[in-house]
Amino acid sequence: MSLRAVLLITLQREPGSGYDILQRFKAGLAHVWQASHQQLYRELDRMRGDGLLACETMPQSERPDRKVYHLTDAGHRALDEWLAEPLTASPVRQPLFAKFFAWEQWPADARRDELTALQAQLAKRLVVYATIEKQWFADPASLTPAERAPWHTLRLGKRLTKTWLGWIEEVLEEDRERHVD
Amino acid sequence: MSLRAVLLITLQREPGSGYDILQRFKAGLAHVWQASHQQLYRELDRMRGDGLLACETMPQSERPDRKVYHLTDAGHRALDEWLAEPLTASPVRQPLFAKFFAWEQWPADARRDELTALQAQLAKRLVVYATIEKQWFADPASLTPAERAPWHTLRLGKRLTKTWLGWIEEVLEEDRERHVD
DNA sequence: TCGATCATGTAACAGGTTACATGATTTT
DNA sequence: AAAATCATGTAACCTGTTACATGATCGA
Repeated sequence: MSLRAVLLITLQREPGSGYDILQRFKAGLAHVWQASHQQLYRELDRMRGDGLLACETMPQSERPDRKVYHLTDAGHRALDEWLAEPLTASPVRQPLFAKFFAWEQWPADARRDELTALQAQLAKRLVVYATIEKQWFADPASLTPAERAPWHTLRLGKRLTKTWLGWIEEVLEEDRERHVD
Repeated sequence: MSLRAVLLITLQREPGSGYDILQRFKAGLAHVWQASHQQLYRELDRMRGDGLLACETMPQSERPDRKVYHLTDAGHRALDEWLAEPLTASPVRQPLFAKFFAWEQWPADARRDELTALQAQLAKRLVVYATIEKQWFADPASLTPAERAPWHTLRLGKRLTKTWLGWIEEVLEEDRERHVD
């Protein structure tokens, strides 16, 4: 249900095509949701079939038609229901943590590569966050409550990322020390 | 593949049945992995079919037989391969963040309920972490490197949970202030 | 000319959830 | 007497990934 709900939220803010939504997932919603284009097109079509969305086909010269989706009344109702009911806790799945349980057997260079690669990914993530922040939340003090709420999610994303980075640095440091001594 | 890898790791440390693994997922591996019993039984059977595991059936009087699984040579090799190759980044999926993008429309009491329920879950999680720490990592200074590694994962789990809790507190506080003023 | 961007999809498969099913033993 | 624990599974379904497919335009 969550992908549906995310689509309802973003299409309610602004109607758009599958491709548009894909761009939003890469930009302003990067810390909220990601999905492949295949998944989007399939789900949008199903939601139209279920009466939650309607779409207008915009013919374009020399390009495939854009299908611009927007919420129907049923879509609005479905969104309201989803908002009102609490989320269930998401299950824990940390393959990286599992590797730590085989520390002796995990090749030392693979350990370092894994952690430095993760470091690089997280650093890139922080850059994405900074870009979003600059574009949408340049002046936090002057945000309305409705604008302030999504800004909070960015802040948490940043903090969690920094928590990870601090931890990786410590683990790498400890690993280095043991190999130098 | 990750569930397979997690099963290989835990069964390498100590052979066990599907039911045993389920208990590990609730106790010492609570911050690493969770899966339903249905998924476990299916996957263990498939892994046996693929030659990664072998099992001995232990008949028990008046109870269903226990099937105790252990790694085959192929299982050990598969685990080594998995350890050597780096993980791919896991996709972002935060349904809670999505709700924040519909802040105005999200009923105020639902907001508070959602966040306090999450608070309670996270607090419970910290208790679980503390229990694991007490049982397995009572004296961090005297741990061997192999024991120290899984201890690190617990530390990160704790820090991330506290980061979440701090953020929730701030958001709740801000929400309260606006309604009092 | 090569790769990126725009714009959509189909099909097969893998991974995860929910519902249903059984049945004895132990604890409250 | 009811609920939790021990111990296993099947079947249907939903969600997400990977591979394949098309075809024009635009910038390097």
